[in-house]
Amino acid sequence: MKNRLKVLRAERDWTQAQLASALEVSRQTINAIEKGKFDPSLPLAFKAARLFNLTIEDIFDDEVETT
Amino acid sequence: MKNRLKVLRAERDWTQAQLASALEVSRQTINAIEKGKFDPSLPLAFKAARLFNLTIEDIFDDEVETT
DNA sequence: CAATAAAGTCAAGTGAACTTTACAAAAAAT
DNA sequence: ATTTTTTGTAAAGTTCACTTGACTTTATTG
Repeated sequence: MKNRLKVLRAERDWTQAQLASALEVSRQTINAIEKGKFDPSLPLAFKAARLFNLTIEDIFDDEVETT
Repeated sequence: MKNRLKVLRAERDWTQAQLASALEVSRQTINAIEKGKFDPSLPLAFKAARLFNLTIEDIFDDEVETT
């Protein structure tokens, strides 16, 4: 699943560690999500949406790649 | 996490089994989510939103209960 | 260049999302 | 009232979200 976390972080000049702290998860979790290694849980997606004042759909993109 | 699945099902006169089939999960998964036993994964939440033509936020409610 | 901070990654562990199988309880239909 | 459908629930197993700890690689900065 694609996501805009890296851009949203950059806009605020936040490190992965700072975002992790704001979302109360580990830095490795943020890194893994940004790198697409796994999807966040729904509660974590909600928490990120609240943090950035956006909808989940604004941040995460579930669409399937067209070949 | 609260959700409107039961109502959305009722509006369409669908059984849990029918919704499960549409979302490609087991009937027990739908039952457990409706009963609040666990939260859906983010991909499943997206799939439900697409199915009902709603946003994730329209269907699922992450807000904390005020005591 | 050297030092430090940030990002990337790996391994091992825990817990939760989801499965199948199975059965009981409740609701609907005949 | 009996049958059939739907819902609820439980146990056991698999996979994945997430953790901690440790280490390497890439940026940043003095």
